[in-house]
Amino acid sequence: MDATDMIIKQQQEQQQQQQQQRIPSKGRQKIELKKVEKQSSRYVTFSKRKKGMFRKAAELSTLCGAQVAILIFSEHGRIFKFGQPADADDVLQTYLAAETSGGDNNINNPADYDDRIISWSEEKLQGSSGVGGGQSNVENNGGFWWELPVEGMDMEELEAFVKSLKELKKNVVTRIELMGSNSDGTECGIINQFINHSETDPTNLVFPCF
Amino acid sequence: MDATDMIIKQQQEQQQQQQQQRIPSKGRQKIELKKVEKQSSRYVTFSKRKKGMFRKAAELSTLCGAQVAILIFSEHGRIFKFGQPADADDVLQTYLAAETSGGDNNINNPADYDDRIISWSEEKLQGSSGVGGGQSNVENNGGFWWELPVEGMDMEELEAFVKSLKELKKNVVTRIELMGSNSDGTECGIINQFINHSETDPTNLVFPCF
DNA sequence: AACTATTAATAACG
DNA sequence: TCGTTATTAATAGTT
Repeated sequence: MDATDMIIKQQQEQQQQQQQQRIPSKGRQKIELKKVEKQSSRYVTFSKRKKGMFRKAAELSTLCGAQVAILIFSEHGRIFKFGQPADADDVLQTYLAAETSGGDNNINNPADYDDRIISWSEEKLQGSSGVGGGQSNVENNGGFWWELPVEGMDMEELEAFVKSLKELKKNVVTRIELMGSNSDGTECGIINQFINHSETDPTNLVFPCF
Repeated sequence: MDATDMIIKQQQEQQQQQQQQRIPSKGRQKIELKKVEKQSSRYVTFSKRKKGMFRKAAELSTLCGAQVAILIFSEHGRIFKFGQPADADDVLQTYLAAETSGGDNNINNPADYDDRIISWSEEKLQGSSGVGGGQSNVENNGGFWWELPVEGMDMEELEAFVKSLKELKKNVVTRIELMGSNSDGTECGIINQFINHSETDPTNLVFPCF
């Protein structure tokens, strides 16, 4: 058997596999996003996906250095929980402590937080998953961790915040200067504008280029 | 040209495509299950996977009639939560009620995880400039987000940072303006912790006014 | 924020 | 519940 024969044989084998014989499994099928009707199937799905979620949570924690806690109530009220790197209860405690320390957590002005609050609900996810295949779904998540929302700050907090920004600006400038003269100075110029403003009194802030 | 020639020709074309033509993307690559080194990549990964997890949670709830609550602390201590069908807090309350009534599990049992929690906190507090003033709920584990260092940033990251500061200033101004027209003193500081993480790619940042 | 090549997850079966 | 496989779904790297 020479090389050409080998090639022909491969082609034939591929065609055989594709066209006839074996259908050992229908493989994964697309499913509707609604409650699985068949009870036994629903249980299997629950078990598999719960396991998958916990794996995802562990990966998120490992890859990104985050703490994750998951609580799941099965349809019959059975509780499953997962936590990493700490136990779910510990993460929960941390959360409760943080929430309690802030005191009042009522949202009196939902309109202000619509696009930014991270308490996700069913509606939010549906919106971002995009029914209908449109690209009209605008990404409404904005900001890195350092983008502190200020909607909830009172004047006292704002003053402390602005003061801290001044220190932060020093660090930014120092860092940029240390990086050398490889840039054309455009970025630094803007940064300098930023630095030269925003003095003590927040009410007198001037943002020339913002 | 006979059949054999056709086959050989196809083989050659395939090889040419593989060798010469530029594939526009390397596509998904397998990654190690360890903390993503590059900060910017880590943020992107965090954002993408967090979104994915919330989607998975929503699907599990819908498909299996379960209640799910997820709490995520980012590496900088920001809290993200998800709940379905109820709000995460409601699910948590249900859980806490079950725990206290059942008495099986003790939520106050951090002994096994003390070390890990502490080291995690220490990591977060590294490089804190100690600038903060005030005791608001914006504080997380003894540190303020804006005190985080910029020493480790390259120009790309600094650009993203400055961009974020720009947005931040917008928020400050908006907030101050709102305070001038609203005398209601009921503030909601805890909301500060509930703002979404950015999904912006620093490499695509544009500075229109810089 | 899109895109796409890949990897990862999983629905259907046995 | 576990193993297998065909598919779908998620996403890492790039632009």
